Amino acid sequence: MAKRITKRSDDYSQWYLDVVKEAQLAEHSPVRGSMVIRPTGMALWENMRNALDQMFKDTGHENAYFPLFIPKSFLSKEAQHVEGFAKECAVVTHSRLKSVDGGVEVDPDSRLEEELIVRPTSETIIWDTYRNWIQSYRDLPILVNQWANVVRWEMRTRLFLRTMEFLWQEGHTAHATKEEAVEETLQMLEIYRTFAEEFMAMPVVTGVKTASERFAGAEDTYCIEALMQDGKALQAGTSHFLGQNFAKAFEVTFQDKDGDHKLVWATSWGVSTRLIGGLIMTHSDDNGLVLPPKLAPRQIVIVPIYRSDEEREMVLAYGESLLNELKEHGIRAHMDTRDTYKPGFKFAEHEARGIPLRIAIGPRDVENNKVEWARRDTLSKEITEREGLGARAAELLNTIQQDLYDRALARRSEMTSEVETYEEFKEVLEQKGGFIYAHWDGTAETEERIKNETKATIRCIPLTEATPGTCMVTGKASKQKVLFARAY
RNA sequence: CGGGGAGUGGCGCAGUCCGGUAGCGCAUUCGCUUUGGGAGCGAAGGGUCGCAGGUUCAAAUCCUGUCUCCCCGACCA
Repeated sequence: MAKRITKRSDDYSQWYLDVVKEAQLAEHSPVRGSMVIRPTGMALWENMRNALDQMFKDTGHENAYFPLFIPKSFLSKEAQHVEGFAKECAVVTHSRLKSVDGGVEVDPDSRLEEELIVRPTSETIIWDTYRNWIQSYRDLPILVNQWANVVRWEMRTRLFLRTMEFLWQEGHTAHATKEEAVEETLQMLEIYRTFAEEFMAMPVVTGVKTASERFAGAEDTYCIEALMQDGKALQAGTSHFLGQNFAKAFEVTFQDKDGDHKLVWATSWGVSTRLIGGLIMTHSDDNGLVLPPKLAPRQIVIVPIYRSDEEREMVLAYGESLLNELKEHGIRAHMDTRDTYKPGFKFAEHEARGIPLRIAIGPRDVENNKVEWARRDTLSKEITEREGLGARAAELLNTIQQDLYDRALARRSEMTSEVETYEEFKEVLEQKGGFIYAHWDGTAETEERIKNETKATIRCIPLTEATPGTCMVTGKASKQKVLFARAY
């Protein structure tokens, strides 16, 4: 049977869509730009969520839940913020339908006095709430996160990478001092970096956004930027130092030890289901999805092979014992006992779905007390003794996790360039793509010019040692090289 | 939101130009044979042709509107 997945070299966008579909992660819904996340995709998101949630809890954060609907007036309280989101808000204007010969229509009598906005992000309603929670320095800090869905009315959508409704977490913290808020912002950035690298096996560059790429309402936006296989960058997470902007807009003050009333300092930070898109485009190949073991809903699948009923019974019993041992080692293992598919079909299917390790067992293996392992990432096979199965499995999963990261890092290094002149910059961008470090004079004008002329944007100003130089475009002074790329 | 392409059983497509009452492959169901890399043969089921109007004796096909998807652009996590 023909491959169902378009080759990356033929059409990268189509390949991405094919992988999402064949791995059964998600599909389009009847509503424009909105997706159905299928059980496999949701299980993957849940694993990401659980890991992140634990990291948040370990750093003193608590979960809460704020409403989906935000009064329209709240959005207009912070000027920058409104401007950033005004163009992509879903608005609820009515509260009722009425039946009209066989169908329904909006009941004009049910018009809301004040329209409700479906949250594009929750800063406004949260800060309106925090005003009541905060009186004294003793009430600070407030370290709250919420797991929620948000809606942004996007013009152009792609599964996971940009959908009108998506799942995410948004952390919102309030602090007595600027230093503490900045520290929180950077701490969460570091958590995102750790998560991306250790769980997703996806190397990222941490940095701060330029003014034009900054979150609406933030003083500083920090980010993690990853590089996809096709040489385009993906913003994978953001952490914002909000200064006192929302405190001012929502009049959130506290009485400090010295008796003075002061405005609180704020942060917010988030990652979304977009991470799944990043995960796909970091590791997957022409056979389908490749998942890092730490996040894979199923880490190992056992495929039994048999002819007769006697063989079936024997092989399945052997498989059960393997399954039990794997589970005792805390491994998420599954045996594919479906009787109506041939092993070859199962191999291909589990590969498309990205299960990191496959164990195939047949009558020969049962007789010789062996197992055949197949790694999803390298597509390599080996046969070992059954003895020590659990330990071997754990070791292989660790190796795969590490190898995925190493390969992604090597690819990124290979796809990262450093240039001195604008000519060189344009050439590298056209020929090779990827991350490009170059000097920039720090002005929005130059940034805009580069973007218009090359479609490359400044992904971030990296948080590394700054070596001064001169701007590749204007020749003016530059504090340090910044990271450019074409981006998703 | 602008430009281009596309919507026909679950999936992929032909049929549309030139109107005549829907077909192919895969998948599904049943039977038999199979099973170490996407099984074979036989039989069966399944579609108001995205949706809504219009033209016509007759519409998948022509006209108008509308929704959704893909690609490119502007905007954005």
